[in-house]
Amino acid sequence: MKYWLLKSEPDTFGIDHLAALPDQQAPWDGVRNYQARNFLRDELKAGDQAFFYHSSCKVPGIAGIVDISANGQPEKAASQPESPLYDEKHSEETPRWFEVQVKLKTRFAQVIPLQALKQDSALSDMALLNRSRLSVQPVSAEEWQHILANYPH
DNA sequence: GCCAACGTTGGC
DNA sequence: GCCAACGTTGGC
Repeated sequence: MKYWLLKSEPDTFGIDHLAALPDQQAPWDGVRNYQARNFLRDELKAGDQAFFYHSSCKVPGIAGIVDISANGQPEKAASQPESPLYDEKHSEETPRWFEVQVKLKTRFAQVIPLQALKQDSALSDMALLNRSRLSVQPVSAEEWQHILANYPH
């Protein structure tokens, strides 16, 4: 089982939105970057876990943990003309975009701020701190455990 | 295949 | 709101 980090803008879809859903589960869709798409399509697997990261907001940082509850599938919204995610070059038969299902595991009482992670030499190789604009990215087991063990949440 | 123009991400 | 980083598009 692997660990990941998923970015979302809390004004659009934050951890509180996920928590408010009846089954606290949702498709992780709208990813329109090919490297991130490849992770969704090929690498994220049911049983994996991911940090839910809040970007483009007052305090960017890790807001909680989700379980990946289904492997990558063709993105449904991209097939629906009425959806803002609609892409005419995408179809279920020849998919361009993919989604996984995520289910809320833990909503942190306090966000672990990006600002703190940036100052941690143990995390200097983290993709979050070195790969700008990648909205789906791997987290090593060491990084995952280090963050949970060393930052109040 | 190169590269300039352009658009998006995301921290500050 | 600004701007750095960087991915995408399209002319040539």
